[in-house]
Order: sequence, then structure tokens, then C-alpha cells
Amino acid sequence: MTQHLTTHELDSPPWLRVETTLMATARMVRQAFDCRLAALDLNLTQASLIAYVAEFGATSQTRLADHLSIGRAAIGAVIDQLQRRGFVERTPDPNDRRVWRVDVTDNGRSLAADIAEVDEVLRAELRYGIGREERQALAWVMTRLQNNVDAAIDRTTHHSTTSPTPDNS
Amino acid sequence: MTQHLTTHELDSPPWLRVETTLMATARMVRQAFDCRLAALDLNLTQASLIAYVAEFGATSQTRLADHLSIGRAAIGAVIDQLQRRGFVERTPDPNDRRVWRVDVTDNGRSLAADIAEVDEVLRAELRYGIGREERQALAWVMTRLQNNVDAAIDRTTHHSTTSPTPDNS
DNA sequence: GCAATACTGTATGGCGTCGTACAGTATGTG
DNA sequence: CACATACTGTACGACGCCATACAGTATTGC
Repeated sequence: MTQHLTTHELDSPPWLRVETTLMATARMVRQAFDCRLAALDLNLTQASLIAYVAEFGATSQTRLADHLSIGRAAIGAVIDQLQRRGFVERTPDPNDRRVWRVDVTDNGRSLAADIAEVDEVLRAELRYGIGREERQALAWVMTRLQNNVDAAIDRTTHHSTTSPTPDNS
Repeated sequence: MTQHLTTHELDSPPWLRVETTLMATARMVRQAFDCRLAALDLNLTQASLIAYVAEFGATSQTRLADHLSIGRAAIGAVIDQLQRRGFVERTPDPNDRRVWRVDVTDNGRSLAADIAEVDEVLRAELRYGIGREERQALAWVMTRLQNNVDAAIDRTTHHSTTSPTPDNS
């Protein structure tokens, strides 16, 4: 079984390598989380939101959107669902009548405990055979990579739409 | 420099660490590719398809779907678009009347060259400051991680939908 | 005080992908 | 041969997310 370890030998077009593996792995990890969280009838985004609010208390929607790395419009829909199911509630911010303070209900807090357990269990499984140093090295390289990506995107948006063949400085 | 390691301290809910970074990095990488490929009016999926076919020749849709890690239904739509724009063409497989052999046109082959260049340039930028060994280590860890994910997903789907609180074996 | 600007959350339309169901075709089995 | 099974590509509906545009509210400058 699972001789389809893919993504390397024959799967990857030679013109993509580590980057492809990275994205494939990320997709699989996300899928694993979604898969486990399905038992709670949640996806990763919803679970992350609940866990975040349970941990840090009432939060505005834009801050939640930033922390979960999705748009303000999308976060609204997520909150709607969770609110309908009674896991979070919106209370008006006394200092700013534009913002909703999103917080967990008692049900939500209880659910957050389940989420934390699912997360802990799964992360333990994913760590199997991977040492702490390796994980830290991984994190370091990815951080470096993120910086490079940032720079690359900046460079792109500045060049704007000039010519399909940019000068290689 | 880099005493501010990571985007970690406040960005990530503590219950997710390397996994979060992994997924965030992957998203950024994908965004960078999409961003650069926008100059060719393509997204990463379309570009990957063209590059793959240009490299390996006419391919059936299911095989393309497998290699690009998307569903058979989705690949059909992608091919439709590229066909409409004249970059790929479908020819019936003489041996099996169910399958289409998807191949690049001359325009598509020319476009593939542009894609390859975009890819090469961007990947060089992303490699900045990251040694070959580090990249290999990264790939190794991620492969290991993929195996663990596979196992974890298997384990989940076997438990199926029993009870929200699975026994921790 | 009042206008200009910036920000928050929402509504809307669009995109990419998934899952399922389906018709057409191939392959195996009696 | 007929029949069951497996496979290919497609049609359809659904989901999650984005980008944009918008109304309501805060903040700044005059």
C-alpha cells in the first residue's frame, strides 16, 4: 500500500521541485486536519477561529481575518455559520460602533477543548520520525523562504505589467 | 540579522506551529507563482498543465489530473480554457475511444518556453540564501511528513464516523 | 462645527475546486 | 456470446475564498 509516494520520482515535472513538494505537503496536511475535524463537523478555518478566540478572547473580525490569513468578507461568513450553530457570539464594541467583538459561547469553549485535543493528537502523529531539530530547521528554511517570496512578490507588483520577459538583473 | 525569527510570536495560535508555517508558506509560494504567471495570463494550474504536456507529450486527462493533484472534473475545465485559447488540443486516442490525448499546439509550445523561464527566474529568487543541503533536508522532512499524513488519513477513514471522541490508542 | 479621509463589516459576483452521478467504452468472466 | 465490472470524460450542484463596491462609523484637519 501507499507505494504512491508520488510528488518526486515521476510526479514532479522537473521544472518544479521543492516548491511543488511544499505545496503538495501543505495540501495534504490541511486535508488531514479537515479530515480529523470532520468528526466535530468543522473545517480547519472554523476550528482555527474558535481556537483563537477561545485562547485570546473577544476579537474584531478584521483582526481574525488577518490572523487566519483570509479576507474580511470570508471571515464574516465563517462567523455567521459558527454563530448560527451557537459556538460564537457577536457583541457590539462599546468603544467603536463599527466593530463586532467576536467571542466564544460556553458551547464554543467546550468545543475548543475538543479541537485542541484533535490538534494535539494529529500533530503528534505527524511528528512521528521527525526530530525536533529537523522541525526547527524546517521552520527556519520556510521563514527564509517566506521572506524571499515577499521580496519576489514586491518585485512583481512593482514591475507591474511591463513585458513578459523581465530583465534579469 | 533575523533575530525576529519567524512570524511566529504573535501570528500563530500556539496550538499550531510548524504545520501552520508550512501551510502559510505554501500559500505564499503559490501566490508568487500566480503573480508572476499573471503576466502570461495564466494561473499555476494552467501553467503546470502546459509545461507538463510540453515536456512529456500527449497525455490522457486522468493522468494529467493525477499529476496535477486535482480532480478529473476540474482538469476538464482547465483543458477547455486552454483549448479555447489555442494552447492545447484534444485528439482522440486510437486505442481507446474513451480517452482524449491532450497535447500542446505550436502556440502552446511557445508559451511553455515562457513559462519555463518565469519558473526558473522565480525559483532562483526563492532559493536566495538557502543552501542546497537545506533544500534537500527540507524535501526529506516533507516526504517523511507526507507519509505520516497518509497514515493519519488512513487511520481516520478507517475509524470512519463512529463517535466524536475517538479512543486514543 | 464641518468636510475629507480612513476604517469596519456586509453584499454581490466570480473563480477554482470537489463530490457525485451519469453515459460511453473497455475488459474480464460465465 | 452475454453479462458484470472497471474505467474515462462530462454535467451538475456545492463549497470556500477572493475582489470589488458599498453603507455606516471614526478620525483627522481646517
